[in-house]
Amino acid sequence: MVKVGGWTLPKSRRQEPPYVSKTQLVDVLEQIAILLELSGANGFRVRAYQNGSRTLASMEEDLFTIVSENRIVEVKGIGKGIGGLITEAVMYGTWGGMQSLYDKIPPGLIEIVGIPGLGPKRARILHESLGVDSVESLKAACELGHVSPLSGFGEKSQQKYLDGIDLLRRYQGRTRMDVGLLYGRALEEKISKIKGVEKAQLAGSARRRRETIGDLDIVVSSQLDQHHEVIQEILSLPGIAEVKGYGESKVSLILEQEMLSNSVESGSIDERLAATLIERNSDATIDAQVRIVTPDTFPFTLAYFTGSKEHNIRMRQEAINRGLRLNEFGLFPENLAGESIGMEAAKHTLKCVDESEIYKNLGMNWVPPEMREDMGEIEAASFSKNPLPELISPSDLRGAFHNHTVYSDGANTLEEMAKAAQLLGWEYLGIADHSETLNIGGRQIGIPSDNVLNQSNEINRLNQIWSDQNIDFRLFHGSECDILADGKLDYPDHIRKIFSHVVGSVHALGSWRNRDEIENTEALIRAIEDPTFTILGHPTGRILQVREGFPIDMHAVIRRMGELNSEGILKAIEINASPYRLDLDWRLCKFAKEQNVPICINPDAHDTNGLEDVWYGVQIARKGWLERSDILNSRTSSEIESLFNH
DNA sequence: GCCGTTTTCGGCCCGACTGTTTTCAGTCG
Repeated sequence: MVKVGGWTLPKSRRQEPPYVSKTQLVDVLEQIAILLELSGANGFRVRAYQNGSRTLASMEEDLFTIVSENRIVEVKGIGKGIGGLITEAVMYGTWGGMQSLYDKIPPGLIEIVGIPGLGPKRARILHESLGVDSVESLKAACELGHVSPLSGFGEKSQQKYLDGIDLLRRYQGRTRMDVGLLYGRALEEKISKIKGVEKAQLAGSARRRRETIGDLDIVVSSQLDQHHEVIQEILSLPGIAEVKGYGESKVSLILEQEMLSNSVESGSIDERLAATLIERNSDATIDAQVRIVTPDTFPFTLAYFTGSKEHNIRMRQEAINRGLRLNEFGLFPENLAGESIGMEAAKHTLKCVDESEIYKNLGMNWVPPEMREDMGEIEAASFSKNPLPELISPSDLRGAFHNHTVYSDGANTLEEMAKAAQLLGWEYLGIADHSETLNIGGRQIGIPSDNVLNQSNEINRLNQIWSDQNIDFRLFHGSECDILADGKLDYPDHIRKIFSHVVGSVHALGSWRNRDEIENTEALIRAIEDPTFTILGHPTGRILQVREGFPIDMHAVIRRMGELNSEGILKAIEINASPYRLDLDWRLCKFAKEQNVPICINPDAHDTNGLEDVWYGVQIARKGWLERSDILNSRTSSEIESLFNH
């Protein structure tokens, strides 16, 4: 992840190669792209670094191995230039001429580019002609009226930057999936009710279920003669903080909290979330782009604005390969498209009543939106290749294994949690309260060794009652057991053996974040190899938009887990479904599946409502190509029992 | 900077909107 502010090139503390990890290189390449852009470099060169970063991030093989064997330039998207940079960094820990690029660009310029309507080119002009090097100096320059006389700028730009600086303080950039979807659904619903609107559908990163959402995209279908009125109605909706602009086919808005009032189904998970947000009275905002098109054009526009950008580029390429041209208005035979553009050209499009017909015309099956990230879905969707996966759905889950009760830091009792799970239609619920070492602020949170048997007895008693009443439900008694800094598990062996399953999690992040990737990876693998270890909980410890996880080579961890599974020893990995975590990252799910590591979608619920968070985990699993058979908690109660006892 | 079954140069996805111009560049998605 790229942070705004003073960037520095990583300096290794290691005495031998690899001096730099893959994760570090992913960040550096992304930073170089931004710095190059600000220094006025060729846009395609910038793209090359962005692609390089992306390629590296999704590369599964061990980077050091590839570099040592001089195979890095064989990776598609990495050539002589970037390959050389990577090799030098990994083998020698040095960065060639890159330091001068880092020195050249003031950190404040990076922040300025976050202001709406101010891109790298204008930032560079402001820097060179006025010495602007921070948000503060830009503000001063605008207030003194120094910006508007510049060629290419004007009064309006100057005022827009001042407004933008104000907005920057309220707008945090991206929004968590749960909050973004809440706003998105509210806007979608309000627009749907406008007279003349045939359909309004959320597109963009929200429809693709990214863990965080940049801005909302909504595609609206309406007859051409209604467009003007529909746009006027949209502009007058409640909950709009600002209209950034609008034309004949598009409205650009900034939404605020009022958008959420009277728009969520009562008793739903959304209602509780909306209540929390309103209670906090957060003045955070979210951007929304609304496009209004005719019903014939709708599928093309929906597909286009669902993205991702990378997926779209591949789709266009597929179209070109077939002598076609694809854009948000249609799919055109090259000879018919001619010179006309936009709505005019739309007359010549091949008719497609929905997205699946667009894919069909390109020789592909319809790709679920979650998978549209150019992570292999184009190949999988092509008729000749392996079929697309049948993605997991929330109703496939029969329970979950990582949940808390009043025994540790949960708000509800065993019985209350069980009842809530039964209401969700689940067959079982795995309890995994914290282990004894965990304390927060000096207060012990975890269950002391001498209380573990009490919990065990209570669970046995409840299970007996349900069994006597012929109720098909049971609790599994697990533990969320701390993985200590040295890779040992909390509790003595004989205590850990009481549990049906052990969710091993790192909580004391301090020492893990101060160590390098290699030491952390070794420690984590040591923990996983413990015979009582069953499920790796929130694998990196990240909290979205708050803190990054500790450095770890997750590919190496998953590979080791795969080896153990092939020896018949169950080692599963969790998708922590809390919208604050969504960890395991979706980018690693497919790899885990390929290595035969079962995935467990766990809500990490601390109260009865928290169980519903599995919905977010399922979205991430779908994004990671997972099917029902890949998910541990889609198995039946008896299957689980025999897996745990094995 | 990367890429190549029209390979070592000349492409690289494409259109709307804005504010600045007087025909277009920059920004955004």
